[in-house]
Amino acid sequence: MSEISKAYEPQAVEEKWYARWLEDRCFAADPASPKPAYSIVIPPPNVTGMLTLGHVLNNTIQDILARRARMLGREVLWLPGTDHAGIATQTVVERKLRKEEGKTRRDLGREAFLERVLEWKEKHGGIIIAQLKKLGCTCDWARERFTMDADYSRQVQEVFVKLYNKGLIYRGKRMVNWCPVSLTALSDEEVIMKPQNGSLYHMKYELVEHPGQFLEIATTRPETLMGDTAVAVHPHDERYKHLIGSHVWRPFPKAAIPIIGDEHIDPTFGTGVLKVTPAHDKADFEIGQRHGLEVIDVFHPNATLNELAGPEFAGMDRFAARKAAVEKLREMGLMVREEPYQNNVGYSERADVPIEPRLSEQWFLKYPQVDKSLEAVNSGIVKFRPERWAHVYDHWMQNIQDWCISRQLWWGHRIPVWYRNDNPACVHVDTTAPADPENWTQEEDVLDTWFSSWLWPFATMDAETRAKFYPTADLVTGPDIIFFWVARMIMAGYEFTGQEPFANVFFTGLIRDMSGRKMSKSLGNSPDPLDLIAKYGADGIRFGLLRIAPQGQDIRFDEKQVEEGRNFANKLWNAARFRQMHGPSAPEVNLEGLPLSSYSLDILSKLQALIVNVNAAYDEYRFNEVAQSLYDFFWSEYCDNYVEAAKTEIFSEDPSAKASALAVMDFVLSHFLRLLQPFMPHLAAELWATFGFQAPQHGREHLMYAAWPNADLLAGIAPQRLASGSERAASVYQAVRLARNLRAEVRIPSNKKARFHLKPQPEWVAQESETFARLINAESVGLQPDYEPARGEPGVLTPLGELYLPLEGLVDASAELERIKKEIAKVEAELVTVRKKLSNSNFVQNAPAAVVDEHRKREIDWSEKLAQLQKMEQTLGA
RNA sequence: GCGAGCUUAGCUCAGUGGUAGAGCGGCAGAUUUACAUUCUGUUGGUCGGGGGUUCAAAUCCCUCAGCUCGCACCA
Repeated sequence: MSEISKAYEPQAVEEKWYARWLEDRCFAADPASPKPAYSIVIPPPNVTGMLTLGHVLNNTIQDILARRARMLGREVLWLPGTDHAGIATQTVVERKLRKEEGKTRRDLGREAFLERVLEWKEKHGGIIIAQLKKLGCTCDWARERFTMDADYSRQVQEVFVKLYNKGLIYRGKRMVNWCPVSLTALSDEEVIMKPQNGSLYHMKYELVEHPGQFLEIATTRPETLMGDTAVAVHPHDERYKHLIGSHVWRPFPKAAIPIIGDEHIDPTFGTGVLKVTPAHDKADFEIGQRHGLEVIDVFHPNATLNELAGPEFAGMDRFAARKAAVEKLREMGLMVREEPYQNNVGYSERADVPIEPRLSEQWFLKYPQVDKSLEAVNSGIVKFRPERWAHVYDHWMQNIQDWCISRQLWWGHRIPVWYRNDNPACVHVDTTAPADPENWTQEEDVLDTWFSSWLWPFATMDAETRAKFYPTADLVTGPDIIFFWVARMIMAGYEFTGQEPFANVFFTGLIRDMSGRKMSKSLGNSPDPLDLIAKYGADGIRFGLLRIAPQGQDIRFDEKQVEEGRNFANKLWNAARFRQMHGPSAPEVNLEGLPLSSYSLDILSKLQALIVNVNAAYDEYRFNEVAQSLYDFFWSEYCDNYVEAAKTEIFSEDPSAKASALAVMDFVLSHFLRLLQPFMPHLAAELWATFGFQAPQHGREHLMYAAWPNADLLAGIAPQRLASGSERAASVYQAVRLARNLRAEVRIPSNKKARFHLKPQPEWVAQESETFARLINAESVGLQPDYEPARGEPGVLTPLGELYLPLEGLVDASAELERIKKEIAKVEAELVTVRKKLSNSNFVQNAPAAVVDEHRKREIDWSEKLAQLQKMEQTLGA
């Protein structure tokens, strides 16, 4: 190892280890294992998708959970796979077809088109899976599933048939959200409301019964007026109620349409008169139903106008028609005015165009198990983290609407329904076609992709796997798919397995760019994670991202953070190099009977505290806290403090002292690498192997199967021994900080040896003075209990005693005095604060005894310090 | 309109009742034999405003403001 580069080079190491893990089948889950099960199903990414930073965050968390569970002795299943992403994938292939061959899918026909989609899938389908492997994910790849697998498809159809037979699935002509680009219905969840700057047009319709009199109407959509079949007013509206029952002229195509009264109308909005277009607005449709109005659809499916709109509009796009209709109204003298107006318009999530409310024949699902699913989250059977997302879930579940599950696409699960040719009302609903297929026609529509993904936690498992691993333990996903996926999975779990699909749902934050914008392809503000992996290593990006990913808060991504992850990896690498340079490591260390320095006792205590902290953080899914604890411990405690202090022993003439320090390093490193493994698996494995540490505790040789460190690992060392070691070490480290500061104040460069004098305070100072001297780069530290500093000699009060830095020649006594005075002022301020508290009888009476005692101790400490500082001040010649 | 979250150092963020923290940046110094992807020192905050509860508030409550995000929606 010492011949290897001074800097850690992750690429080769990461590839090597991933290949070895695969070769040794480290990720395989065994349903026959006697070990307790731990399982996660991956949120299936789109089969043709590419890895985003969101995926990196999400899957790293899953990997961390899976890796830790293995070390805790669980039989782990992390089940991977992809979904077929109906609209997204079909759209991509259609676009390609149009661009390269000038054809539509209908030119090819259903079967030939689906072959093209499959070709596309074969070509691009493996990419994201390969990318997850680069990240180090320990999915059981042999179990990779796809929502269009034959077996999975069969289960989707079975579920459809079951729900149909229960009467929960029905077909009906309803108003749905229609995407005029994808030419399919969408569920309510796939529609995004966006504010639009448009106009509110005031126009007037002539009263049929009172020629020459007009009714003024405000609308944002004049292009639909050709489909108006009524105008409506509030039944109690004094301005208009006398007109109810009479008629107005629809200007074009000219027709008399009734004036009706309906409670839905808000008299305070616009003119208080609503044009009613039942074919093109959800609310209007309902009004139409209540009043038995005619429904006139003036649009083609692609949102161009049809013949019913009149010959001059037929074939015109809806937005061109808006202008044309306004122009025509103007010509007819019916346009009163146009005012700027902002309203919300529903957009198709995928195609990003305004959806059209459209009346069409669709399949709907009345959600099953709603009450039970609500209760599961409310009672904590399924625990949401952070808990606040339970409110969002609750609200949606309480206001749940039937789910439009049919899509007018070809790429997806075709609905298992056949209509009899001679009588379409007669249907055959089954997972198999009718025995006389020539007499039947299968439903053209396919199912919403989410209608397959909601079965994911169990439809991906065979019976044996299910018996061992279902329900799963944790689900890790984004809060943006609570409705799309999480809620539906809970309902499906209860409906089809009788069990909740998972015990915990951990919602990650969204990753944003530095200006707080969501990362998206169109904005181009999303860095390619593969580039980052190439630059910083998978371990670097994993650690860097997790360290700044607080529980459920959005994350502002900065490449700097990944750089820090890489730097941390390098720090570990070099700490390991340092250890390797001083001899081979022991595969296992026994601390008992070992002479241990104060610093060793201290770092061991800190290691123990680290394990406790890390476990507590894991219990609450606080991954950033785990990462931060690991970082602080290793960089500050181990490298900055311990390794530097231990150099006294490492370079000493006493072989037993050296052996002790090296053994402690081995002990700390072997435990630390285990704690680190879930976050930085490749580097941890590499170093583990380099050191030759043993790991067979759970039956496999790899670090990832080593036992998770036990928090009582120091049981063999007396607690008071640990405590006194830590106390000494803390005093020395504190004194070192003060001494270095003193050096800097008097401008002695950090590489220049300096001579110090110390009036030792604790009786043990002599035993630590060598290390102290090393840490402050002292030529010598003279221990002189009755040292009398020269007038104006710079000094500082440390936990080890008064420390002086005699300087030959020029010393600015007044500057030195100034420094001490500043210090005194600080201490006095602290004393004022603490004394104020202690003199408050309410505080002394009401505060817990421990807090009061602590303040009393604080007062004594500050007082002593003040006394000494004042003495130093006097010496300086105040 | 309803709901949620956020507001702490120049920047990104930890910190949920008991002495305000980290990283980065800035500034100063150092190639001290593991590491310049480094080390040492240092600068920097009346914890968004106001009010309240409490012996004690960044932390709990109320209120206001700003910024995000859901849900609903008047044409």
